[in-house]
Amino acid sequence: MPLFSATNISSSRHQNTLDEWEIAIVDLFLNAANSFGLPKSYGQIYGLLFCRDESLAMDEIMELLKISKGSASQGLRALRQLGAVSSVFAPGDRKERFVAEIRLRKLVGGFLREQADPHLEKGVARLQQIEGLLGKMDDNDSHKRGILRHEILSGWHRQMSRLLPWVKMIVGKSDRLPSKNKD
Amino acid sequence: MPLFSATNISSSRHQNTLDEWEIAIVDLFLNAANSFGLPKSYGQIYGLLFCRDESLAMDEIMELLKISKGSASQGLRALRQLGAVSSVFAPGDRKERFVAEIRLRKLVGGFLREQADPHLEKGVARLQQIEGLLGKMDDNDSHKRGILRHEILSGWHRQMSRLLPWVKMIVGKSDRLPSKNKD
DNA sequence: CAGTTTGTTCAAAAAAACTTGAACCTAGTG
DNA sequence: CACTAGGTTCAAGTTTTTTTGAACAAACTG
Repeated sequence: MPLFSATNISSSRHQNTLDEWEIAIVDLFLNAANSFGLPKSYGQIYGLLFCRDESLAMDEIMELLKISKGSASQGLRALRQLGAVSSVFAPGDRKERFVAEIRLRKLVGGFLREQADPHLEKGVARLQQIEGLLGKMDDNDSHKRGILRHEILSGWHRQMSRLLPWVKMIVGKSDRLPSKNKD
Repeated sequence: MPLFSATNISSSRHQNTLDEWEIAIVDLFLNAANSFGLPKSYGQIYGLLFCRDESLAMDEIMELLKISKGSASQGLRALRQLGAVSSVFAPGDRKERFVAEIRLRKLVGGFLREQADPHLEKGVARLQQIEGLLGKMDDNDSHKRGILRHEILSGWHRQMSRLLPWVKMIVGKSDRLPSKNKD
């Protein structure tokens, strides 16, 4: 066995390269972000922070993931907005440092709050707009059809509004197997 | 009031233009498709069919929405795959005709089946891959971290697998206010 | 069969989404 | 107050996704 194996030799305090398993996890989150309709870079950033115990600063993230300043800045902002990362200020350091939120409940909650809730609100407006358009028609065949469709959509909207709280509930149950991390 | 108002005058059996409210609904579904990560044209097609009582053939859809043959063909295939539209064969007509599925339960079910389930399956593979990478490391600090992360992800995976059946259940309850349409 | 009608495929064009990096803030520092 | 480090913005470039339409297949029709 070689004296220095493939494993990282961290002479400095922080790893300056990703382990194989970390690359795999970053990639996993890259794909996940993608299928949630978020930019890939958001997934990479979250994935990296998810892997690490220690907080990372923006320049470290840029370096480790080989992404630009712009992507890092925007990605971190969006992730914080989603509640998926939070910043931590090391005392006596000007840099902002970041850590990943790993409680699934919080992640799902944030995602729903930022993505689903706004859509439901826009939905109300849409339905009102349609109601308005129907209101100014005379009562012909198309009008009847429109009224029915409006009712169906209203029903869907109500169903979806009911669903979300349940999702937040159900995901909350028995979060995190590992005992580490306080609430 | 003019003899022929803004309302459609359908001399032929089928409308050859969309009513205002129909345009609004098509646009609503266009946006919805978008935020579910589906092409806009899929949303338009579904939206149009959703508005109509009568089934439509592909060429009618192309004409009404001003989309190409390719988009219509691919969109209809995908929507059928999702269970969002089904085809209907008018006897003595060579054309395939389409209608929208309007039961929310079915729509959600199809979406989850085609989008969520595959991701969960890929997730299993991912987790195994990570397990493999960790297996061939020696037991250093990074390895411990990796093991912990793998456990967290496994927990998330389990939670998500549990959630889906509930979603299908909950959305099923009290579908469709309007009394029309049989099950 | 030759001629239609209906529908699929796929390479190329168009549109949309994401990333980059240089210019630009802003607050701390000497 | 000039200088620097940390961070944001956004126009331009790149990549990815979607749409188009012409060529192709398949299934009827006379």
